[in-house]
Amino acid sequence: MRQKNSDKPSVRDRIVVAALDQFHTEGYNGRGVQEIADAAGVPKGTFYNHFKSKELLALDVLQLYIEGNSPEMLLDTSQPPLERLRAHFGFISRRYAECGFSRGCLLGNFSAEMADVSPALREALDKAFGDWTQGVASLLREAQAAGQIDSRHDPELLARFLINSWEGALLRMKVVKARQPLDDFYDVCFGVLLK
Amino acid sequence: MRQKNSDKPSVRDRIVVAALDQFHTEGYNGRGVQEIADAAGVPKGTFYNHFKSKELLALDVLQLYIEGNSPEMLLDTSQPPLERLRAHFGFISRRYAECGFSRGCLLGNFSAEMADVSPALREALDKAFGDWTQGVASLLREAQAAGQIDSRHDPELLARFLINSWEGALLRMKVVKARQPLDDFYDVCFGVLLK
Amino acid sequence: MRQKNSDKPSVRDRIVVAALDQFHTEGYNGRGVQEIADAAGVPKGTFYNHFKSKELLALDVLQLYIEGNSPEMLLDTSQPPLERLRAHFGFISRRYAECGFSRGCLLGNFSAEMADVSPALREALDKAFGDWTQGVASLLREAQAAGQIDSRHDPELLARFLINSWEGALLRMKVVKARQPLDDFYDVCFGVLLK
Amino acid sequence: MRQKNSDKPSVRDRIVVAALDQFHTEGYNGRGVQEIADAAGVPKGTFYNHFKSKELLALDVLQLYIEGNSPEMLLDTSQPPLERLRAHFGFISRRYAECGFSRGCLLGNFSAEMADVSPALREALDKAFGDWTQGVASLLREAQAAGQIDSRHDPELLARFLINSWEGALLRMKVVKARQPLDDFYDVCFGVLLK
DNA sequence: ACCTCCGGGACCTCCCGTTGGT
DNA sequence: ACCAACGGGAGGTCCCGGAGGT
Repeated sequence: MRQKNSDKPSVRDRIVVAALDQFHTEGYNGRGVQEIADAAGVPKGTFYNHFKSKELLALDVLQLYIEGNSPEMLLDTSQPPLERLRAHFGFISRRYAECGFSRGCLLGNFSAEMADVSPALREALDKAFGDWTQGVASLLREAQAAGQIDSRHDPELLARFLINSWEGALLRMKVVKARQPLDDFYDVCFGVLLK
Repeated sequence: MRQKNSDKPSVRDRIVVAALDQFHTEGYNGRGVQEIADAAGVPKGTFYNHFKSKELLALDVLQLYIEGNSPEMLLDTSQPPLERLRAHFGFISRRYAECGFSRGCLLGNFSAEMADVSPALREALDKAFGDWTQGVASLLREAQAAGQIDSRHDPELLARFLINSWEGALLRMKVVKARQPLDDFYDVCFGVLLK
Repeated sequence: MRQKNSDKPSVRDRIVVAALDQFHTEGYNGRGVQEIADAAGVPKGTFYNHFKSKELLALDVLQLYIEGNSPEMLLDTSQPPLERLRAHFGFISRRYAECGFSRGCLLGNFSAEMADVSPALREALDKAFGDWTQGVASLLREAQAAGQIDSRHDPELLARFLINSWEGALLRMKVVKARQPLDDFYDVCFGVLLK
Repeated sequence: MRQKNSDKPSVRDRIVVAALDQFHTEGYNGRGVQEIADAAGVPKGTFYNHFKSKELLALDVLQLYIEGNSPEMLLDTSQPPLERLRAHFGFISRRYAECGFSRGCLLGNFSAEMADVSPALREALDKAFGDWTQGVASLLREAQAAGQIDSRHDPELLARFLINSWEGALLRMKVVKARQPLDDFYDVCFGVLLK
């Protein structure tokens, strides 16, 4: 029922896609329901047939964003762990590069803008960060087991640190004049942090 | 000249102080001029006698926030560098602890919420991050000269990484249920990153 | 499609009608959106569902005003030209008489109040004056061809002069204590100007 | 007491001069007391030491404007009447030409914008128009006595028509794209209207 | 399911005029 | 006389969500 034949993009999906773009570019408060509906090519009235509120839409947008980052890539054991890690951050890094790193990470943006305003979103963000951290942590555990990185440190703590740094780096990108790729991030991460 | 005897808090200052609190708690868009004026105990009409716009107020708020973090502490050479670093982050960390780490860093929050909406604020944030980074970098340089930390890495790159991580950590705090002090931040920073 | 059965006055039309009245009486700046909405019997929020801005409303108001003056009457060749001219100015004159000539001509009022503030309106006014002038000029050409008036003068120049005088007369009416019908206008126009 | 030694431009005068410029350019509602005070280089508080209200200022501005048009020129009997008339309109025409005819006549502008909002101003405008008309009318009477123009028409009526046309012409100037000097005005006035 | 229209409330901005201290 | 600060009120704009008809 959600998608008749999986061929028509389903009004609802079109809205979520449009909203992801809008929210990512200008923030949750930066765009109104009307503009999102316009961008999706549907009248605003229709919007509320599909979403009880703008806030609930944001939850769906968040999921779509996460899927777009292919988090499953972290768990694909067909590659050695550290290469997977590099591939993962390389993949999402390339997505940010497309827009000149001007949009930050939606997780970070929503955290800053909405966490203390929407409990529902806060919780979703917590879970998203948690899942991501777990993914990286289990990967690091693998790498430790394989002796590729120092085993003294708690992999979960390392993972958290890694992700926090990543979020901080993207946040800073939004502000910096001369944006540059995130190569130094890898340098520090892999050269220093992961032994 | 601004403050007759430094005793009267000068309406203008009261507004900035109130706004810092409001913006830090609920974000720039989370609070209206009316609420800020109420919190400062002045009528809204008065607000615009002191600030041409809400955006311009945000610039002043940003400065006040930065001053509150005593950035000069980083350059106080009466202490050995690494202790100063610890003291610095300890100091601001304690400030966040007061509110249960629920408010994040205003620099990060503003970056996420306003960078692509207010060029003026974006620039001010860029400068703020830049100054902070320079402060930390010069401190790290000292430490390298003193042989306290590994000399292989560019101190500025390290400083940037440190600050990004810090910002990321604070951002995440806004989202996490069970908040805990930032001890692990030091553990990683001092245990791993800085040799 | 705009009006289902031409029976329902369509909120939008009601707003324009109300605004015409308000603008004509007190000027564009003399009445706020709130007052216009009240006069139309709609909540202010509704206003902005129909008009993107007050300025855009003014454009519609201008059109409605022009239509109300039946400019097509000038081109109705079933009457001899000079009688048509008299009929035209007589018709609009009677409209002004209804309010004691206290409101001036909306074209003139808007020109004075808005021309250097709203380019869009300025252009619409230019076109309106141009159309009107063309109408009168072609009528005068007819009259010249029929030998009813002196052929030495450029009909377009005469038309412009006529209309300018008319506007000036109406403007002055707004100021004069003892208002009198515009008979002297005809006297001069027909007695002196048009041979 | 008003002017110490007639050398210092007296704050009050500076305000009126500044306000004339502002009102003429953007209309009465187009500029606030604050802006006028700024333009005059005085703090706003001072403004209200000299004028009880913005409306009262407008009255002074109106007088200054009228004086600037040297209306006494009309009565200077050292020149023959029709040349005086031409000189008079030529003089004020040149003043408008300085700003590309973009500002209209302040009398007309105020009439349109303020007549039905400020009784005081309406009355002042009425008197101003009346004086001006009388000036022109007595000049025309002279010309009639000298046999220079047709004696059949009431000179006051002619004067009124002349001035109305002039006001209308200036009003239209504010709206027209391609502004041209007012030569056609003289052509019609002197060639047609005044025999 | 769609969609036009509605509605109330809030937001930022501004403005005119006053007051109290110098 | 000057002037900084005040203050209430309104201005235009916008936004989220719902109601009613198709």
